[in-house]
Amino acid sequence: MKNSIKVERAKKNITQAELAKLAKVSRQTINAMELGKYVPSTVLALRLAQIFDVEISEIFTLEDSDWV
Amino acid sequence: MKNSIKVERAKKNITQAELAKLAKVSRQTINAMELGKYVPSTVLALRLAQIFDVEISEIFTLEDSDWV
DNA sequence: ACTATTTGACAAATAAACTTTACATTTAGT
DNA sequence: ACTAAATGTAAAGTTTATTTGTCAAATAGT
Repeated sequence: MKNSIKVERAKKNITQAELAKLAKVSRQTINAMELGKYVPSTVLALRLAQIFDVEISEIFTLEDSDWV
Repeated sequence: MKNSIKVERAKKNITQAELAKLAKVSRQTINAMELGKYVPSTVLALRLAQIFDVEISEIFTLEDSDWV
């Protein structure tokens, strides 16, 4: 699963720490997520979409490997 | 988090077992999800949206309690 | 160059998602 | 009423998300 959180964050011009606060998660969670180290829960994904005011599909996209 | 998987499934007229196969999870996972017993992972949520050909936000909606 | 801020990274712990197996209950068809 | 299919439920186990704490590396401002 790919995500464009870093890009959305850049658009809003906020730091990982600030986004973490808005999304109510730890900064490490945002960081690891941006680096593709793991996939956020659906609740967090929905929160982020709401924060960035975009559809989830605009931020998160499935890859072929996600269907194995 | 609420979801309308049961409704989407009804639209397609398929059983939990059939959806489970399409989404590549166990039938119990679909069942528990429909009953609100737990929230699917983002990967599974994206898979379901793709299967039903709708936006994730059409299936999954945040509730106030998801922001606590 | 110095300093502060931001980001990347790791480890240990907890919580939550998901699987498998198995059984009970409900629903629909005949 | 009988039967088969579909759905609900539960326990035990595995995997993955998330937290907290901590430190190193990179970036930006002065």
